[in-house]
Amino acid sequence: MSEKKKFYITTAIAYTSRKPHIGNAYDVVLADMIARYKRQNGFDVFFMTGSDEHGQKIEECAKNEGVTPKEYVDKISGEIKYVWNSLNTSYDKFIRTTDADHEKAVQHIFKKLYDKGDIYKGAYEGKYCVPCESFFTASQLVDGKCPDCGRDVIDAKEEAYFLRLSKYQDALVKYYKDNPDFIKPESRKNEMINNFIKPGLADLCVSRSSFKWGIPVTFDKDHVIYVWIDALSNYITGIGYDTDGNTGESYKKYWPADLHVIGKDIVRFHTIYWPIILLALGEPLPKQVLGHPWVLVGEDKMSKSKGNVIYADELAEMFGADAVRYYLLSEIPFTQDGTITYESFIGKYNTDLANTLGNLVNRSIAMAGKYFDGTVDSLGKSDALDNELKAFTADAVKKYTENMELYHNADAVAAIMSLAKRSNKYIDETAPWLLAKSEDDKDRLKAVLYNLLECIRILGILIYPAMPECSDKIKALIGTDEDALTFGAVNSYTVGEAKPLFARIDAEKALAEIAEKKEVAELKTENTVKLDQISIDDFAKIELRAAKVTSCEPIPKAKKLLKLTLDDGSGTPRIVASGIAKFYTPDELIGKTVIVVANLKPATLCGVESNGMILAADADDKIKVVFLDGVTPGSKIR
RNA sequence: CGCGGGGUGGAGCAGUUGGUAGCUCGUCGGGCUCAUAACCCGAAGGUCGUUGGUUCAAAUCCUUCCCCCGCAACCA
Repeated sequence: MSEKKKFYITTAIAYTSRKPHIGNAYDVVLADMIARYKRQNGFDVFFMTGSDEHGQKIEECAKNEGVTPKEYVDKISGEIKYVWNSLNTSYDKFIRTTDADHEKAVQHIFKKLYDKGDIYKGAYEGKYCVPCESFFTASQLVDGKCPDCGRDVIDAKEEAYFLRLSKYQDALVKYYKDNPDFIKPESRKNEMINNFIKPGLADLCVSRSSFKWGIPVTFDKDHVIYVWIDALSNYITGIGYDTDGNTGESYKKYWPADLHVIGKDIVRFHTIYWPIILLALGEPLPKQVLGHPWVLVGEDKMSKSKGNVIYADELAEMFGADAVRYYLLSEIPFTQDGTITYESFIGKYNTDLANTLGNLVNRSIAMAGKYFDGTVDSLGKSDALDNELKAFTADAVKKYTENMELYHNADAVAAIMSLAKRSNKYIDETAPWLLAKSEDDKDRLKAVLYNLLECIRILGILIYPAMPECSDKIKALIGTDEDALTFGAVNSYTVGEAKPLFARIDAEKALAEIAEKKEVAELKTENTVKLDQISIDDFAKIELRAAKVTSCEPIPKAKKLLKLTLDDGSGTPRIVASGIAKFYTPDELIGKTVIVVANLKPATLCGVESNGMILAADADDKIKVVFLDGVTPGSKIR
């Protein structure tokens, strides 16, 4: 046996702030399909996924629930694993960034880069305004003074550690050039080059001292290692990377990664920061990064506040893991965002899985049972119709393979479905039920059923990476696990009893059931996100005033901001920038009376100094400003 | 003029060496009965965002403008 070629594939590690939704799960399902495909084709695959468990946000989440950060991430990490498992994903390792060996390895990496001089202790390029307690970059300053209060600023520094990205910029660009397929799809590469590399990479801040929940910097107790080095390193620490050269066998075997499967939102981290960390460590770079699009619900991004979140494990519970996998793998385009709704999910399930594929298998098996007691042999003969079917099958296999090699999963799945459709057509062309009426046609009938079983066998093989359970069921039904993709590889079939692979879903009933479930869940979770209680004194610290909008204009270069001039009764006009440009035109606002937070620290947004903020409601996906009627500007609100 | 992607029959998408516009779903009509009210066939439906141009010929190349999305910069 010759040495197998290795294939190391990873997903992004999921952040443990909350339970992952189906969009997060897409990452893992996509990677799983590729991993299974590679295994099927003789590769020695290592497939890793995991959870990213540090950071300020988790500290906060834990605090809100009154548990320790560790307890919190233990819970969520368990949920992530549960969801991944419910989708039948075949990962070889689930790494957690709180794993002791990972933490230790990250500390070593940080130290090594520091010793090498690629990480240095620096400070926010800060101008500090003492009264305002704020840092500003030089570009934020107005006439060299604090943009908030106009007073002098000092050069105070908040110390932090930085990674010298600039040092490796040229090497990175060269890598892009030498490896044109490094970033897929192509458009994402252009984004990276134009937005980040061309303007020049600024050194990256890789430590934090503002929170504690992270991996401590060993040689500086005030700092924890920030997400970049902590989370990205999982790809090497998870397979035994060691800074001292005592790397484990699996690191030697599997690194560099063949493919990082990630969402398009984190392409930058994986194609700029991560390669540079590796360059600095002197390790080889991953071969390819696949930045897949998002799964949207209808038009919207999934979010808890919108209440439109769909969870993969819940779908899998109702309709099976294969069905969820199938939807994700067939319906999400390669470059643009795809959508899911319960309706589209059920529709796809019924037409593709129940009607086209499931029914094909069922009717074929049923006929084999009915006409030949389940035993069908090859007669070695074929006529024109048969040859057409064989040619189509070979072509479908080819298309499937070509697309799988490009990770065009949806097109690959479409090729499988086209074969199922063609097979259904073949049944109509040959009309076995007519052949069955005459003893003379017995052989022809047998040949037809044999051809169908061969198609089904091949379908079962092709569908394995996408729907492993379905594949196993098909193999069991036709009684063979012969995996050659050529017609005629099996001589004789003895099939089992026909059983539907995918029962049709009664859409109305299922949707009603889902709606009911959702209502219950909403009642439970409503208002769970509560802030800590505050005292009346705390509230009194907020100065709210009625103010009339005297003028309003868009801010050039700002898509979301409107510049409002307010009469707050003080006599001096108050300028406020507000992120409502998408929801209001200036004309709609002029003359209206709004509520302004009058003692909010000023800030400069897109060059406009904003003094306070306007109260508005987050209503669904819109923002609605709170308007007052018949209130004199300047009136205090409480 | 920050960068990039996209605007194709009701919906979702294919369609770059320019040469009769395709696929899936949906709709309508027909066929069949082995099968999960499934399957098969046919039809209707598109000025391929807009303007001008190159060409014998453009969805496909160049140009004007409009709209949508993503990235980046500010959603006080």
